[in-house]
Amino acid sequence: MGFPAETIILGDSLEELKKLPDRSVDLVFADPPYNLQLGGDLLRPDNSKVDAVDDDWDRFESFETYDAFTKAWLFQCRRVLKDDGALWVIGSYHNIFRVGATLQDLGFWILNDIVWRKSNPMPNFKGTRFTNAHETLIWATKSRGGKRYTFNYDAMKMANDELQMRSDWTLPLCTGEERLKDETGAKAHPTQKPEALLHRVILASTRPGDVILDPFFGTGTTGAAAKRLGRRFIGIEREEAYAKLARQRIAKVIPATADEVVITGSKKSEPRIPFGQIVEAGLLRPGDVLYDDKGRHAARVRADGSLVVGELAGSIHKVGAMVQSAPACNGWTYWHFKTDAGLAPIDVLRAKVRSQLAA
Amino acid sequence: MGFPAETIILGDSLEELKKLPDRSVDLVFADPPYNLQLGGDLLRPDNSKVDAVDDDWDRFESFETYDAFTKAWLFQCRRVLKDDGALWVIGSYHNIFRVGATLQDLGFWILNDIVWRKSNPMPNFKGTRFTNAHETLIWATKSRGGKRYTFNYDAMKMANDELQMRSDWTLPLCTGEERLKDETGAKAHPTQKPEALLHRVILASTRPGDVILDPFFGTGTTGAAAKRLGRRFIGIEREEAYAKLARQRIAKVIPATADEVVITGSKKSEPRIPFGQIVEAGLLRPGDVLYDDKGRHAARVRADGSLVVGELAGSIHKVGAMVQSAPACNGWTYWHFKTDAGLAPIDVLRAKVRSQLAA
DNA sequence: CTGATGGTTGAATCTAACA
DNA sequence: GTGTTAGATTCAACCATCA
Repeated sequence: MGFPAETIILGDSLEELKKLPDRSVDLVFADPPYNLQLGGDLLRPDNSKVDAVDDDWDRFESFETYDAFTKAWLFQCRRVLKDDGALWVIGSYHNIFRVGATLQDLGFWILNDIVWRKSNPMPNFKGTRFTNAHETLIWATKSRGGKRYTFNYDAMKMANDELQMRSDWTLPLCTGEERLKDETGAKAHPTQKPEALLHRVILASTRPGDVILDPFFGTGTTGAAAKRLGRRFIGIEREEAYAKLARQRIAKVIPATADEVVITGSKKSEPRIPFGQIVEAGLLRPGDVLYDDKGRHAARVRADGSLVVGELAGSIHKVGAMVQSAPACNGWTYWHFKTDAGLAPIDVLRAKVRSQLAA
Repeated sequence: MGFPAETIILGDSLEELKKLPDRSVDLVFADPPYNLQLGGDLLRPDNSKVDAVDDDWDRFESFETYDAFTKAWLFQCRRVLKDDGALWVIGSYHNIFRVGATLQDLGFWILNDIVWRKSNPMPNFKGTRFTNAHETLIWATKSRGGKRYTFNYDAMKMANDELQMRSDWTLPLCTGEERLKDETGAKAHPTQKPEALLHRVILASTRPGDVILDPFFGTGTTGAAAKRLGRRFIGIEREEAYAKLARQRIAKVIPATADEVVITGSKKSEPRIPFGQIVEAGLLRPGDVLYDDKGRHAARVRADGSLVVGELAGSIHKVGAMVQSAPACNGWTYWHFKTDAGLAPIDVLRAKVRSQLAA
């Protein structure tokens, strides 16, 4: 809990991960080297050379070496994660299958795989394959059936025009102003991710003030998005040049204030109002009759907030389930009371009590 | 080369694969068990039960067992493939990482991973994850830099409105008339794939007359698509009931003549842009204020794309309607942001994101 | 015949707080 | 730990029925 808002560590990912305490971070976002095996130079149809990933940090001798590397950093991430924490990894077909299998072997529990559909991918110049137009992210918890992970379902739904957010996200590549350049004007980092991608990841799976760890920090996209959304971050980066660019970039980011990072909350987080309180407040009287939406069933309200239908008695939920012979029922939306304008769900009475409590 | 046009073998996949000669088939398409690990029953909000995959063939004791199974059948497929042949496997996040890693371990060379985006997936009923809206296919050759594999680049480009076919394919689930039913009218097979998916796979990566092997034949989607497109097929299926249905189904298929191979066009529609994506893209920031055209109402933007006016919160459309006490409102034209030249409707920001996505 | 309405369904690792 | 209970939760297609 004691981490400052911003931490950038210069050093080897694995070595620095080992120095972090157990169960100390809320989220890991990792964009590890892809283990690309590109033979020779790739030429466009006009014979210009494609600026592909050929940095030293992206070369591994074999799958065994890559697997050992993957297992080592994932193991440390799992140790460092809080029990209710989660991890994201992004990759392409070159490495994501190995990363995913290693995750599972280490006990991580996959929640979703997410497809980042690139709206403007690089074409396949030679016409030998399908345009490689997506990358894959894996979202996983520390273990199966562990403590509750953070998923801001309602915020995601709100961000998607009130439809559930799906596992395929269409976002443009990081280009233009956002793409960091070096002194010569060339792109500073070969695989800089768009901030919009991190925005969605962070908004979906963290809360304000959470600590986000990025063991392959690069030019700090995770840090920039975290700062913008009022989250803390720890970034580990081996290359001094990248770390420097990240520091400069993040310094320019204006952090959100506490009230700016408030998002649509879930109903589950609202204070619980027992049905008896509706009766206590006089919004319904003992003896009043409730109906389902079509008026097929009628139930009588008792002074203690229980309902009676013939021989059946119990909570609004239990009686609702029993009259339908259903395994469960949300009594708040199932039962209705008579108004001048017709039947209205008793949930509006709950909302009335809640707003009185808030005032 | 001597295979007949249609072969359906009743038996265990691995045992029957072992009986096939070396280097005898042009393409393998495999839809192996996904090794889903489901808990108890899943109920929809209307209390109806989801018909889950609970068949014996999808139960494995552990990842080790599943990996051994995967390695065994993939090894045989590789032996049976011609040197210029290729293999496709379909799976979900439950198994695809293990399949992909095993492929690579056996020496297969991945050409693409393909995302099947489902236009009508099952929602996530409990609001606990992102809607699982896709499955993944892997396309691989026998080995790196081997003999030239078949890729009908121009046919794919033609099928995609003269644009290179991308690695993400949007196709509906197999439902309606196409979905095979048993005597009781229930679905005959829990995981029948759409023929359109196989159509594209076969059209992309085989030539007329090629031999296509499907070691998990099920109700014969691969056979039906192969026959329709003038390719030969070998299907291996353990369940007599499935094999029988496959035979009946394929008997009804009318093979296309060489010059009438149907190419499925792809419908392109303007992408829907949720308001949340405007915030993700950084065109508006959390805390920014929007106004109606006369500046009578002001609303604050939140990070998830919801708006806040006083106690009211919700989507741009809902909040717009509420402040006007109107039944509905188009938030895109109602809300404006401040620019140097005065107020501008947020619809111009949507246009900007659209053009980024189209670029 | 047409359009509106209601019911069904799909490879799903699908609750959380409290006693 | 475990058991109980409150109460939250769905999208696009296809099909049958009926006005």
